Amino acid sequence: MRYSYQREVIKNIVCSTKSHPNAEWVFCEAKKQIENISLGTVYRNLKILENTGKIKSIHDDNQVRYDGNIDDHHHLKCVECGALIDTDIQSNFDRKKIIDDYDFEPNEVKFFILGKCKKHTK
Amino acid sequence: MRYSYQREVIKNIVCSTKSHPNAEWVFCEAKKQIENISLGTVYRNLKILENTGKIKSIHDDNQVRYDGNIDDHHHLKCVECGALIDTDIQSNFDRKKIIDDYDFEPNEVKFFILGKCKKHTK
DNA sequence: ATATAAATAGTAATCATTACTACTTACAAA
DNA sequence: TTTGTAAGTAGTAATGATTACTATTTATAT
Ligand SMILES: [Mn+2]
Ligand SMILES: [Mn+2]
Ligand SMILES: [Zn+2]
Ligand SMILES: [Zn+2]
Repeated sequence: MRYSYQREVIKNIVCSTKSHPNAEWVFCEAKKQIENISLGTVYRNLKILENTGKIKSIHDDNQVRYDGNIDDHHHLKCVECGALIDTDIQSNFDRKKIIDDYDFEPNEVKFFILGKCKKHTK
Repeated sequence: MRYSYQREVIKNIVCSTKSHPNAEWVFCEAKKQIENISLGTVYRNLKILENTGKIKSIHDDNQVRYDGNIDDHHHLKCVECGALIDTDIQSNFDRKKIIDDYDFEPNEVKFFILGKCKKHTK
């Protein structure tokens, strides 16, 4: 993989925020540093960074958001403002029950908890 | 809400399969019964059926799939063939911990278990 | 029967994302 | 150091899922 300044900038943007941004937001931030960067470059590099394990992607409704926190973790999602909040909450499911009851080989659990973040408590 | 034959057909299609189909599949099925039904009609009625609690929607990657099973339940998702399988597996998370640790008011959990369904076991 | 607002078919538009293409650049070898 | 070359980029076109628009049809209340 050849060095690319654009990719470095994109990686730093994603890894220095906890906001789980989408491609458009990353693009806007990147433009502050590289005036003529292309949106296609942002999408391509986000995918490369994901495939090389530098960042993660989160499918949120019909958009993809990116996460610089590559530790195994799940999220709280605020239904009011869309915020995604990192948690260390663990998922514990009965692996044997899944295999026995559903003849299904489980590998990974994805979950998020919907609710309201502190911004919306009066 | 006025009666609509199109809506009845769409509802019956979604409610008589466990495949969690997307709009396109529902459209193709509906055309077998109503030759000139419009894709827009399918999308509009799927939304109406969802809003009136007759069906549920599931955001799967960047597509919406529909579910005639409106009981509270979660899914196993096969990473090989994309199948979604209903389960009665419960999600138990520590509500108090979420409120205390994250100042977040949890309301609902969405989770699915990724893995391989029986079709892919040799 | 008639009026009328809701629903439809058919089509255009939107939004997120991906594909294409001519140009640029990192970097390896001469 | 130049130079060759394939990887990467900018800019733009295309795609796929979904939504919006509009003229026409239809359910249903009077
Ligand atoms: Mn995160
Ligand atoms: Mn289901
Ligand atoms: Zn919030
Ligand atoms: Zn499968």
